[in-house]
Amino acid sequence: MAITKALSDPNRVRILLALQTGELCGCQITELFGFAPSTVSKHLSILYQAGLVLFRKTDRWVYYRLADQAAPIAVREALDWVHKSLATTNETRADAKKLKEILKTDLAVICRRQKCC
Amino acid sequence: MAITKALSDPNRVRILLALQTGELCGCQITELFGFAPSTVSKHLSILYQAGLVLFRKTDRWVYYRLADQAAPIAVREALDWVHKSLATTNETRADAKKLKEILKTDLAVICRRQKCC
DNA sequence: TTGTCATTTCGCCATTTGACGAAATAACAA
DNA sequence: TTGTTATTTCGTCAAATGGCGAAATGACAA
Repeated sequence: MAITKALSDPNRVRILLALQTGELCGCQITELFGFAPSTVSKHLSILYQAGLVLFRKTDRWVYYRLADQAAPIAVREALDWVHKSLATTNETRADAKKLKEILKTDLAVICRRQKCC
Repeated sequence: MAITKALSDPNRVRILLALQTGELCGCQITELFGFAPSTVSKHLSILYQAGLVLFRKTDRWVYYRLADQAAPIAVREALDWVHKSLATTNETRADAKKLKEILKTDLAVICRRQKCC
């Protein structure tokens, strides 16, 4: 099962929860979790192959978002489950808080920041 | 997440689907999937720790069943998701057919059969 | 107590997974 | 074209996972 495999990693679930705020570009997700870009890319690829997220490419950025009503029912209900069961945990709240700060900052600045470590 | 970890293995999901028929003892599950008893025991332990299954001990046997309405909502909805999304796959149907045969046979015979391989 | 038997625990091994960095890719800017 | 930059792909590695068999456990039978 692609869906259950995708959900089995806590960091991928964190990504789904972060995307409940709205679509995010790759570098914002990378900034949020502090992983290497290649790691985040791999996670997003797994989520995409499970049908849980969609993306659009604009300029240099790739924006990811949760799958919508056009997705299969198994996908929609899995996302509902994640939302209902996990949206109120402490970790989710901490991620949401950090994400809020990130969204205040200009996208280009975020991306550039990742080189300097 | 104990629940998503538990659901991430296809064979554990198969066990949950088999338990939709009703409670089953360990040796029936072992017979159904053809794994070593120790393997099945491990899977059931993981499902139990995630809260997805319950058990009762009677005589020499341990009977497992799906968690009921008293379980947390995250558990109940995860089980609903498994049921709605996966109950109609070919593999699930094949397992159900084999399980029907196993249920026709006396429990003691099933258990003894597992020694002779 | 002693034996039987379903189940569980433990140790081992092969495979999978998730992390990283380096290199490749793709799209815009000059 | 050439350079810049966000993302992806690939190779590597440590840790986790899922399988098995052997031994331990626990409950009933004799």
